[in-house]
Amino acid sequence: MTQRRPTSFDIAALAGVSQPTVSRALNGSPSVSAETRARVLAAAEQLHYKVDKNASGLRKQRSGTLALLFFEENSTDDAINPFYLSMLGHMVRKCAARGYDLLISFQQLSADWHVDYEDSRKADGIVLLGYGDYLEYTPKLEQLVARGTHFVRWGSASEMTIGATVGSDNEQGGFEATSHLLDRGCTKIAFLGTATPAYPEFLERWTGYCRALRSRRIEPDPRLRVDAEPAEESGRAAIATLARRSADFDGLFAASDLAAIGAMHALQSLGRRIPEDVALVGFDDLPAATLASPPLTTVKQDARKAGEALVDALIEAIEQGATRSRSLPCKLVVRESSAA
Amino acid sequence: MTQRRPTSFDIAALAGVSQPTVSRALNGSPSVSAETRARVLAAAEQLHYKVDKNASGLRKQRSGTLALLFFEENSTDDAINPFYLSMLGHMVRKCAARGYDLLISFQQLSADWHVDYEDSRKADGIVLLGYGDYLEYTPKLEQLVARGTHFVRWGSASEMTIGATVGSDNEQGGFEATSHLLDRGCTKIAFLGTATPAYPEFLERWTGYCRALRSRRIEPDPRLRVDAEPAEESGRAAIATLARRSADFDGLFAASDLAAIGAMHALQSLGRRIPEDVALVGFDDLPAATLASPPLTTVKQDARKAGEALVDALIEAIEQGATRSRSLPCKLVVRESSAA
DNA sequence: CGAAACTATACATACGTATGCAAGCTGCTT
DNA sequence: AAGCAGCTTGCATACGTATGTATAGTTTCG
Repeated sequence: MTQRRPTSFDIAALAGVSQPTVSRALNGSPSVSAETRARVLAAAEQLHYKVDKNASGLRKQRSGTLALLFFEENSTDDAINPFYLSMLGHMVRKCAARGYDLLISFQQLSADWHVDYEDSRKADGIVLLGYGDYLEYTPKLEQLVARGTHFVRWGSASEMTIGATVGSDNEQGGFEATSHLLDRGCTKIAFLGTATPAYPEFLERWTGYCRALRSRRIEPDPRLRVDAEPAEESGRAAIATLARRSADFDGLFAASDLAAIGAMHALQSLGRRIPEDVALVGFDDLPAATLASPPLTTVKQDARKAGEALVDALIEAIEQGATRSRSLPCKLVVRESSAA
Repeated sequence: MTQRRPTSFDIAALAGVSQPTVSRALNGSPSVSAETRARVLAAAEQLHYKVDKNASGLRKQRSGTLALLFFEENSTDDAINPFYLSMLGHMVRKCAARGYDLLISFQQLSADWHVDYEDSRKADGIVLLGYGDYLEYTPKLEQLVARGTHFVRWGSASEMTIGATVGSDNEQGGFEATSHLLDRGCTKIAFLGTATPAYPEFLERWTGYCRALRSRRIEPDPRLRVDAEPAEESGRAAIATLARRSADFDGLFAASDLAAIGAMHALQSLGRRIPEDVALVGFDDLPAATLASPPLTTVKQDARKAGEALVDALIEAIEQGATRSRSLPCKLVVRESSAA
């Protein structure tokens, strides 16, 4: 029935050459004549031959595989960051295009992942996608460096200096969102974000917000800044806080779409029209942003470029021994919540 | 700097035994004395030894890896089915718990994936997550069977008889959603779905809808059934169609949350209140369902059980040589869009 | 007390590939 | 005509593990 898998010896016999020649032919060695190569390829095709990945990896001392590690602060089963998930598809495609496989794993903070992937030759390098405060991982990252493991991290380059980083230019995103509201005529723009180290990107978005205001000679008003987690209720609560402060505003930039949507709901139940009374901009471009009513203007991180850059950076680290950090531009997506 | 990785020979030398004894000790062979095993484990620990996956796989002729294959009908870069994505996390955890790694890949329909994974010993088996009409894949599935490749498919068991299948009980989900609306007092319930083979689940949900109505002695009214793709605009369009038909309804069950949300928006702009005038139930429990205003009642497929069942079924196929199909219950999640 | 039965370990080997090195062949130079 | 360079191929081997078989040491029983 299911006969034995063909090996390079079978191909060699069929093509009338030796096994090493088969290997060379398949790997494009220049020392194989075109005619021989053609014969080998034909034989391989005929027998449905595929190189055994284990044997090849053993001999070459590499796995041809990258590992993707999601970190989980708590073991919340649901809700992986949707942006990470949309990167996933692009990472997979990029890996395939560059001849690597992609292994995927989740890790608790406590687990000893740093002694696992490259040590067992499961993977030649690691892409780290973490939640919250990367600083907590510092000791483990240092161990990775010490063991010579190749890795690349998603996040802010400024945040940490260990290893290479790929991240969005959050400051620029915040700048553009705020500038857009200013262009639209808003003068009193509230900011919903948080200052905790759990969301370091939020701080950068705030910085961009401030720069945009100051470039128009407006000084940021502390009464218009409210802390808000990326959650719908948090956005609602922030509007309540602003109301309690009797703060007046005609525009609102939230550092997350979830908070923006919560704010939208809260404002609407207070009878304020969007965008006529308050123009709204979020951040992330979640699927829910399009589905909001009115659809939410937001800042989109480029998931395609992000995923591809992570993979490229990691492969560069593996094959060249070193790589550099990369920062990616964000893009403003204008929808009705801020229509003129 | 980065010295050579330790091998089982290094452990053997340190523990004062031979290499085969190390292998046996680590694999729990009963023919190793407890004292020797302890010495070996200590040595392995001390040198941070990890079994080389390539060498082990080569010797054992298995990879200890499962492959997850997403199918793409077109090469739409974005928007992987969010339900699949939430299964992903659970599959990863289940794999880890059962000692397997998970490889991930996307495939175009045209690609020769069926000669890839198990052939190159990248993976011992394949989980197939497809879009649309599985029937298109039939020839390839037959090839998989012919080559003795282990695989499990997500979808409806009734839909096809090749290979083992894991899927939600869509009929039961449709039944519960409709029964809920009936319990609430609705008597004229519209159905938004589609009859194309591209969404075979929709047909099963429709069947459940009909069964629920008939169990209350109500005959389904064809004028209340509208085709709708899982998309916001499609839901809006469906409401327009119902209006054109002057069809009267006090409840609506959409076979997808996206259509339900579109319907909600369309109804609201017609001035119909939800749930007072029309009670709404969707299907999928997307994140956007919670964020809708009012939050959407929906039928949730159990992503955890789904992911775990797929992995369990596949490992069973690999280790036992055969497996069975499984059907998983859906769960109604009641929110305000259908509140009494 | 000697042989059998068992336990615990070592020896030898195979998995399939990739690569350094040697060797054969062709054709050209002196 | 002999030697040499260049091109192509074969030979030998190593990667690190797991397992069948043999052996040394220990116990048991007639």
